Amino acid sequence: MAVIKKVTIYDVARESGVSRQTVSRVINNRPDVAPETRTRVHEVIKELNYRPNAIAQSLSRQKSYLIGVVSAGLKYIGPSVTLKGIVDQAEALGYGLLLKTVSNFNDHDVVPILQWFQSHQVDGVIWAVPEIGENRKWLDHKKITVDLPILFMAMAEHKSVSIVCIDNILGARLAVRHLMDMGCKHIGHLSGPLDWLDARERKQGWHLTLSEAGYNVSENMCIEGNWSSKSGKKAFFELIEKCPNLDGIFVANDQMALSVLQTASELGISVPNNLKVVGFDGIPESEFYSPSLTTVYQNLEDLGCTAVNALVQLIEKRNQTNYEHEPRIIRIQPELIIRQSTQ
Amino acid sequence: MAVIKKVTIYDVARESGVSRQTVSRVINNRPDVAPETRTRVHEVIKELNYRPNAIAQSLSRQKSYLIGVVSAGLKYIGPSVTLKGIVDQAEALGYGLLLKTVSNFNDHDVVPILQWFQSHQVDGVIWAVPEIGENRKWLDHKKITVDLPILFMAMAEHKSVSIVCIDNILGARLAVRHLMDMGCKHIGHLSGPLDWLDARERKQGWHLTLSEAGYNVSENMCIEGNWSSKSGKKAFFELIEKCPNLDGIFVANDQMALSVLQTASELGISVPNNLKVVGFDGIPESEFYSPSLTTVYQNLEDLGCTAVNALVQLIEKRNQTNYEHEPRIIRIQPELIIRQSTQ
DNA sequence: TTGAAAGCGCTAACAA
DNA sequence: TTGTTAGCGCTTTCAA
Repeated sequence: MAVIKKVTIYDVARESGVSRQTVSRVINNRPDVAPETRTRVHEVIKELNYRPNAIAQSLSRQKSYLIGVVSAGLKYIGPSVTLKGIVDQAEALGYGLLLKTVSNFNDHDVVPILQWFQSHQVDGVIWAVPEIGENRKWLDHKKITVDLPILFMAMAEHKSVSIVCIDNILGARLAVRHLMDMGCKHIGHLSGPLDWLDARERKQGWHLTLSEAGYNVSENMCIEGNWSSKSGKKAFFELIEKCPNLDGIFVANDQMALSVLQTASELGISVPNNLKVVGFDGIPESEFYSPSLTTVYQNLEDLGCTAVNALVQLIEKRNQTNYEHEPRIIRIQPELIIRQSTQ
Repeated sequence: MAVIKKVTIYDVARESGVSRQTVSRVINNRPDVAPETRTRVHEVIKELNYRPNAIAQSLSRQKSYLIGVVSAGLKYIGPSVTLKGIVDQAEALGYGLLLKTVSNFNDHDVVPILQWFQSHQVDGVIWAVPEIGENRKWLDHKKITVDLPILFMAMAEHKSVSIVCIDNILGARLAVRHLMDMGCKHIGHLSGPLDWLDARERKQGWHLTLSEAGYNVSENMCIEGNWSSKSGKKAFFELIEKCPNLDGIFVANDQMALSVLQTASELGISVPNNLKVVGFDGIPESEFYSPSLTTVYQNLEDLGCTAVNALVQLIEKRNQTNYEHEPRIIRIQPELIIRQSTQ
């Protein structure tokens, strides 16, 4: 790897006998440059192996083509896949990514992060942290002195905030309707931790769908897990004890659902004959378990991609004169994948 | 969210009746400022809610406190956990992260990525892409005109390159020795895809350990998977057919190992009685399967953390006068977690 | 201890 | 079509 002396726009200008401004025009593909000049400058650029300094450009333009992303729970697969969607689409649209994480889902020091982003001139921010407990409360603090387009993921409607999220209620409906279609009469729910918005929405979807169809629903038929395999096992034991006549169960994520399948097998409950199980997520393992798991697939990569698109729209709108903030909420539709655990 | 007019160092200087340089000294905690002056400036900073513009600082200092990270396979849990380790440690050391990904493990356009990082003035780069096939070949191209400290993860020794990686051979040794200790006589291996360095090293460790101990080893006792559950199932079928007397198997990752457990159960092979199984990775699910999976745990968060530390050392060394590049290779030691699948 | 001047590398506005 | 002049916001000499 050769050590290269830094080549600036000035060197290029000197070598090609034009002003820096002309070089600037060339690298920015402006129309007002004579073809021969352009060619010559391009040659010199190639010869000197010149690359514009993005930092200097950002400073000068007051625009960085950088997006700030705040992520949480990167050691879980969901947030990671979402991040992948974000990175790829940002790349596609010519934006780079500045990544921050919040370690704890609840207790973030929001302001320093936003200020850090702001001081780095990011053009916008994607807040890819699930809504848990009170972790959106800061939005109401009037003293947040940061002026940046922010796009939120996975949160409840909130005054003048743009959001991209999975339609959890629809997903739950698909799952529960399918169980009803397959003849289940007593459909329970193993929920995620209910301080999570996603968990609450999935539970709500389960409840709505059953009650609208005139089925019997009670709190008794629902039990709370914490997304993990371990909690799934424990919760399933309790649920089956509370409701011995359960013949269908909608589980709020696949990890717990796989755990249910396994526990059921240990208890001698035959799936799908005696119990039908639907998960949520669509993790790869769900396909190869036996029985394979019927699940509600959420396309998290698409979620991330959509978030970037929406944010870039916000950014571009802001650059226009007649800028007015009309918040948007985009819900990504999940889809049901039917496999052995319900057939 | 209030719209805030941009406050610059100049505003602070004016308000506090000093020069910009003095303000600069205060925000950089330089010693040569009179206490009263410092206090006054601090007050004004607070009052105006001033934050230094990181972009301008980077440009002026020729140093950004930013690290470039190239990641691959973010939709898998391993790379994501590693990334988490990187983010956290970078944050701890006061560095921000600029994230790029390569979609395909093999075919990266390396140069544009490095140039992009360089033009953004990153202080160093972590190349968090596993070594697969020929994807390190570009290191030998002398025409790479980028001059940046780079730290590589998961790659074979390479002239004058610093590396942080998992000690796969040690991990494999731990696994195989344990199987020998548990009385296995015919120990097979289900490898990862052998164009991956990690897969090759794990296989090598298996082979070495057995042959050194005077056990019978042949290519026949090894079969190649592609890390996925699906491939694990298929490979296991084939292996058990080739070697019906197998009583122990070291599987190169947990996904495939769990698949082996399940397939064994379907085939009526009792684990651990007739067959003992050891995986590699230490994914959470391995603990809750039944039987729970003995596995070689690799602390990927630690791996990422170590990579950042090593890179920052490289960066700081480079700033010293007597800078000489002495490449380091750091191997993180994995550890064996013994569970039911081998007892 | 402080400030003036120059510059980091680039772009915007204006003039030619 | 091109160049000149001012910045963008900050830091680094160097002088006072």
